[in-house]
Order: sequence, then structure tokens, then C-alpha cells
Amino acid sequence: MIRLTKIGKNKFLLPKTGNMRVDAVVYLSEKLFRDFQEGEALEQLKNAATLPGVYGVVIGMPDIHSGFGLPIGGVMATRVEDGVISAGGVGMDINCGVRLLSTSIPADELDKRFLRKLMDAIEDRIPTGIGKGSRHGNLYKSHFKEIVQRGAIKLIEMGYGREEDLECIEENGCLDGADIAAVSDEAVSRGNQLATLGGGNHFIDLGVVEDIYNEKLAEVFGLKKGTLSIMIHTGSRGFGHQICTDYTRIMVNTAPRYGIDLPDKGLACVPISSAEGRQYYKAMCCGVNFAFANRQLITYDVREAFREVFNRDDDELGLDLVYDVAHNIAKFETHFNRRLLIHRKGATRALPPGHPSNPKKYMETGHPAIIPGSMGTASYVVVGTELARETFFSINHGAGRVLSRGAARKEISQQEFESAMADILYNTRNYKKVLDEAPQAYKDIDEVVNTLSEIGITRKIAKLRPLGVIKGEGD
DNA sequence: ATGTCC
Repeated sequence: MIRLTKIGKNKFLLPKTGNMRVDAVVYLSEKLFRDFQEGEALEQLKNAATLPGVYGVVIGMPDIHSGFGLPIGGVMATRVEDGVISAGGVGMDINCGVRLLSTSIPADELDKRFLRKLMDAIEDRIPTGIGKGSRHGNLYKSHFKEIVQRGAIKLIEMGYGREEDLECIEENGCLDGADIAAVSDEAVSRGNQLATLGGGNHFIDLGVVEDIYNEKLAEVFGLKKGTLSIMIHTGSRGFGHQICTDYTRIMVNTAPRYGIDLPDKGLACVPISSAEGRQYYKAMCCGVNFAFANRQLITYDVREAFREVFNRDDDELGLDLVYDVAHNIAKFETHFNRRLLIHRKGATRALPPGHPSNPKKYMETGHPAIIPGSMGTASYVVVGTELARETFFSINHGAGRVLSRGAARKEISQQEFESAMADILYNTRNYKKVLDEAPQAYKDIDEVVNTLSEIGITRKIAKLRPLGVIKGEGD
């Protein structure tokens, strides 16, 4: 078993041993540390620390749990000159991410019947669950190349959103460098899921802004206590999944040619500057842009559903985009005066006030970073601080699983599930289909969020409480 | 996460 050494409040060290090139650091509160059972995730951090060109420290966030190659809740920086790029370091669901919309609708105005009507109107428009196709099939057929190369920008040009949405999306809704020529035919054929939600932890939820911790910043973010909020969590669906699968195979096969000794197939990687590395980056950008476009189209559908059910205009409803963050992505960024490729896997970028990569609208506050809890617990809006420099301005992306999907299905009873969901509405007819997503399968979101805010890496801005949740059904 | 194993 790997030992963690406490090196500060909520901060633990996994010291460099064996062929690790750098240390690893894990952020855990005392309670999260006591309950910590993620030996495999620590192995994965150690593995990442052995890769060529890895820089600084490999980081585990408080929501860390084992994943494919790099753990979920993992951050790995590599030097552009001599470092590697890893498809598994980004993850299967490229640019899985979450966006938050604010409204000017007082939540206490809505009774359960009305909330249900809203959820039904949203569900009528957005296919959910694994393997579901899109109602915007025309976009896939006629504009796919431009959408994956130009992301949300292309959709805004076509009228699927507001001009001002773009500033409120990480990378302004388009990661530069996408080239569909780097994407396999098989991946392209799976791109027909544009404008679908998917399954697993993906959701659309209606919530209420329950607590404000910082009035000034909340106002800039458009978050007012007691108003209805909408959160959309989805990614690049089968398209991104296929890109990761394709390039993991390529990287496993070519890594030896570059003298790379792979500790784990899931961490398959090649030099950033290699032909295969550059190709993967181009393809990954397509997956990133697909996911931005996916969330943009879902936003378009949600706004339409709201107009229909309320019979009011956007002007009266708000429905403004607060922000859209990526959870699974690799990006070229400058930290410590060095050009690095930051792999964030189940981790969120959180820039502090004044950082030049903030959008103009949020330059003086830092952009909102959105942290969803589980289907039955709160979510948070936070900002990064200057102290987040030590994590390459990265924070956790959610609560983190504490039970595997299988264990959750086996161990949680119907009564336990229903009591955890209390008076929260959910769309699923059969609770068994979402039992693996039960609140009990996740860590305590308050504890996880506090782990970073207590040591000043984040500042909490607002807390959101779910009222109604739309989930895709697994099997 | 995922046409959850071509």
C-alpha cells in the first residue's frame, strides 16, 4: 500500500520513488484522508510521474478516484519541448464538462407540477441515455466538419445561441488546432449523437441558488439567491470515446519507437512533438469542440423549452450562460514562465482574478468554476485564487465516486435511494436505472469543496440545490 | 464515460 505523508493542511505528498521523475501531491481533508481507499488511483499518479517530460508535481484532487490511465481528479503537466501527450491523460469523454445558466425566475414560484412540465419539455427535445441519436441530425449531415473545427462559434453563427454566450465558454467555445483529417471515419460516424445528453453521470438539472458566499462576485456571475438555475453536464459522447480509443491504440503501438516505457496501457503516450502526438492533439480538439457544440445545442433546446412552458421571452426569463468549463482536456498553457501541456482529467481550470486568460467579462473576478455534486446533493460555484498557481490553476470537478457503479447497484436499496432524493424530482421511471448514480455513491460534496477552499486555493461564491434532475438511463 | 466485448 502506498503511503501518503501530510505536508500541510489538506495536503499530502506521495514522494518520488523508483522511476518517478517528480513527486505527486494529493489534496484531502482529514476526513477524506481517513476514508481514503483509492490505492489504485495513487498507483496511477505514480505511473504518471514516471512519464518523460512530466513537470512540477502530478496532482490528485480531493475527488480523486481510479480511472483509465490517469485517475479521475488528476492533473499532469508535461513540458512542450520534451514531454508527452497522453490520450488516457485526457480521458474517454473528451471535454466532458458542465455549463450553468442563470434565470430571473424565483424558484419558489414553481410548484412540482410546473417543474415536471419544464422537465418534460426539456426531455421532449433532448435525447438521453446511452446510444441515443440526435434531433439536430441536419447539423451532423451538413455542417459536421465546421462544427468540430470551430465549436460553438459555428453554432452561434447559425443562430443556435446568443453572441454573448461565446465569452462565457472556456476557450470561447473553440479550442484552436482542430483538424477533422486526424479523426477516423469510425469516430465521425459516431458524431451523429450531437445534441444528446448520454448516460452515466451526465444530467440536466433545475436547481435553486440557495446560498451566496460572496455577494459582489455572485452579482457579476448573475447569480441571485432564490432564483432558478440550470446545469448541463455532458461531453463528446461516442465521438470523443472513439477518438480516445483510436489514439490509445496508436500510442500503445508507437510509444516503444520513441523509447517510452509505458507503466500502464491507459497512460499510453507519445512525444508532444511527434507526428502521432500532433495528430492526437488535432483530433482531441475536434472532440473538445464537439462537446462545446453539444452543450450549446442543448442550451438552445432548453431555452426553447422554457419559452414554450412559460410562454415568455428570453428577456423576461434570463437564461443567461454563466460559464461552461471542461473537465477532461489537455491544453497548452504557460505556468511558471514555461510552456506546458496541462492534462486535466476530471479536473476544472479555475483562473484567479486578473489572469490574462480570463474572458473580459470575468477579468476582475476570475471566471466562475462550476462543481456539480450528485443528483441529490448541492453544487457549487467557486473561483480560483493566486494560490491555485501550485495546481496549475486546477481544482476538483465534482464530488468523486466512493462506490463503483457495480457496488452502488448492489449495496443501495430502493428506500435508501428514495430517501436520499427526498423531494427532488427525477425523470427516470425505474430507479434501478440510475442507482449507480445515487447520492450515496459519491463523496460528501461539502467536504470535497471545503478541502480546497479551506486552504485558499478556491473561494466559494454560491451553492445551488437541485429541484429536478434529468438523467440518461444506463442499463 | 461508452453502439458498457467486433
